[in-house]
Amino acid sequence: METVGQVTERSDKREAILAAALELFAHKGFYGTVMPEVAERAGVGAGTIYRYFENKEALVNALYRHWKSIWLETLMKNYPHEAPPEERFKVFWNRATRFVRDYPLAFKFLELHHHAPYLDEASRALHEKGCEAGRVFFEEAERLRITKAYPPELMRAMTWGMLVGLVKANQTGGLELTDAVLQQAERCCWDAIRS
Amino acid sequence: METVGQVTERSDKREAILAAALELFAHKGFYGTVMPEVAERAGVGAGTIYRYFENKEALVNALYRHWKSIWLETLMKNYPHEAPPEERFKVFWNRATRFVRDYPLAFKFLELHHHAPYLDEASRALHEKGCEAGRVFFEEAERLRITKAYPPELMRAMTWGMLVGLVKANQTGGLELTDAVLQQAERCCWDAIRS
Amino acid sequence: METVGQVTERSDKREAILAAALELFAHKGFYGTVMPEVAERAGVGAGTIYRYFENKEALVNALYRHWKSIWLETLMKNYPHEAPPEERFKVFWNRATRFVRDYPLAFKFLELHHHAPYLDEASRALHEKGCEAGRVFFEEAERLRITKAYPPELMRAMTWGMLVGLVKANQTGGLELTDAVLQQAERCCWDAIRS
Amino acid sequence: METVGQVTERSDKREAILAAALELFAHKGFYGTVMPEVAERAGVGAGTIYRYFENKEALVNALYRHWKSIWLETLMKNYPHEAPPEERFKVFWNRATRFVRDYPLAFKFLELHHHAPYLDEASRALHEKGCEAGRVFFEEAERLRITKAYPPELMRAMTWGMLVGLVKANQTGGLELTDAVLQQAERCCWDAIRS
DNA sequence: CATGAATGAGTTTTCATTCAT
DNA sequence: GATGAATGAAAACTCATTCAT
Repeated sequence: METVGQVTERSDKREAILAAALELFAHKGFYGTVMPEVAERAGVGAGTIYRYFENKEALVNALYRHWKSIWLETLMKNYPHEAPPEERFKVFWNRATRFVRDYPLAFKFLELHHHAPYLDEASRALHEKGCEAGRVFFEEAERLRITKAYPPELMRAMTWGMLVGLVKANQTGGLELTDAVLQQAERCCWDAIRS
Repeated sequence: METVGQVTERSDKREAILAAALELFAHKGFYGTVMPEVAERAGVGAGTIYRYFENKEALVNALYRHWKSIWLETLMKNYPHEAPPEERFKVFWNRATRFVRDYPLAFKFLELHHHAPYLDEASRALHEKGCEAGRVFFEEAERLRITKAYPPELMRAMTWGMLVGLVKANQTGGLELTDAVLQQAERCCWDAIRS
Repeated sequence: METVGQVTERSDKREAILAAALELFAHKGFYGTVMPEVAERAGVGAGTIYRYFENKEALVNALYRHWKSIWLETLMKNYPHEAPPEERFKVFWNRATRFVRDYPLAFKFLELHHHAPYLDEASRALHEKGCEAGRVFFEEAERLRITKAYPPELMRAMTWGMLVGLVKANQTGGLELTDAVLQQAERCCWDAIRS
Repeated sequence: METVGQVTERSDKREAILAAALELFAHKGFYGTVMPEVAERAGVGAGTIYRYFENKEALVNALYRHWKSIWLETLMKNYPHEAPPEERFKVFWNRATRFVRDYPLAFKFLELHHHAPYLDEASRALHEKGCEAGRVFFEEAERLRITKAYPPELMRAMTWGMLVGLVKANQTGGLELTDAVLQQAERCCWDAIRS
């Protein structure tokens, strides 16, 4: 029981640090965030962070991978590979907006750090994997004449851009992400890409 | 001619600092950029920056206002206020993409720094002015049943998001912004918003 | 004992910084003293000073208040308010010269920094409190015809001046502050002010 | 005439620099004063100072010697070496207070810098010369049983201290140096030293 | 294991001095 | 000679990281 307790506590601290880091990195960026503040917000000593993460870069990479994995899993779990593109887009949009609404900070954090110089290869690979999935989708949808016959990367970029635009408008306080708004946004997005 | 030479050289130095700062702030962000690097890239001494800008914050604000003004002017000069929304959208899109293609770094810089805590009131006001113009456009276009009857802020957010998505795809190397691509993007964007 | 040890050591560091700052500020003034030198003389890292004092100004103010408080306490503790002025002057003179002999550097530091632009309100108030006490003494002594019927501020200024003159002569090496000399000085001072 | 004009102008600039430096050094000290401010207040270019003074140290030394010479001349010109000490003291006191009243800033500057590390040998020698004259006076006055049989350096220190105390009280705004006050001060001072 | 005081390398910023005009 | 823009060495201060407790 002691061991369990310790393990739990150990995990708790790691989670607390990741949670604190998420908030600070999302709001102030990597260089704008100072480690003692992460520690304070996590309720641990400054030195404790270094028991769980080798240094600041390792922390941001762990955080990135943590949320990027959740993001990819959210989008991909039980993905209806065989369904028609239109339906698959709906699934994608619903899952993406659900994530965005549940974890707005995590989405902001990911979006802010995608091409940061302090991300390592593994983190970058994870990102590229997601992009690639998007392009594959648009290649197939185009072949089926469902979406416009434009470069897949263009389609992916614009779809992604709309999602990001939505989140930013939400975060600057100008747009509440109600179900109605999310459906309207989906309609816009689909209109943008459908043939 | 000597006088002209002096004046030019003086301007050149300020301009060189702004150009260097643009590149570094766009790539590494505000906190990730160190002043001696700005100086070195500008080809001036470290102290020289402080003859032209009171401190790092003043520099980033001057840079923001500089490019935001050019951006707003690019979009608004001789704007055909009386033309039908569809045509005005074309004008907006063409001007925006021209700016994006001519000054991709400036666009990235602006996009990266909206809402940053080190921007002062004047800089923020300039940004809000642009957003407001967007919303006004969509309000009117909606009244004329040209665009979807959705919240103007949603429409603005998604339009803006597509532009940003385009730029990011371009900068990560996956998408060249040829005339054809830009026209395709315009088509997507218009389809997204039209009723 | 361990706890005591820690507390002591913590206090020791702050104390060491104050001691180093006293010596340097007294000898070289505020602007002539550089923080790394304070750190080195205190035997701590440069950054450590900033754990105890917010900045250089906070350090000089803390130091000023520290010694000014000791000075005021030295003069005022168990002050014989009811004794005749002549005796009270003796008490004042003895206490002042004792302080001057025990802490010559502190006296020099205080004298050098009265009215400095970097002293804050609290520090200045402490100084004014001492001056006021001096004037009150001379007002009363004058009413009793013990001292000259001259402006109290003049009397205070000259008494204070003699003390300062004594310390300066001592510090430039020309005058040792033996008991005999201090008594002679007291005699001079009393002759100067008595009616 | 051109040459004369130039020479005059040259002198004017040097004077202007010395005047500006006096005010700034007296108020803010050596390290607290920055050269461009001296130049601005003198109404000359920053580089111009270096045509007249090799560097900041040379400037402060020139200024010190300038005023110390005037001070010594003021006290010593037509000095009544043969008059009785009491009268000589009167002369000294009157001349000193006249200087103090005419050039309070210069007196403050001299007093502030007497033992500064950036003063060179020549400047220090000038100071020592004045001190020596004071001691000689008290030695003789003591031999004649006019003043107290105390160490001359003590007498000098206290006399000097009273003068400085007077000036400081005046500069902090608490004491106006009217003729009456100066005479009262003289009386105090003489009472302090006379046997 | 956990801590947080301590560190010093690295940052922003200042300023005495130079030198092209 | 006079200037003041330019400089870079040195200042104040910050912060990622360590290590004694």
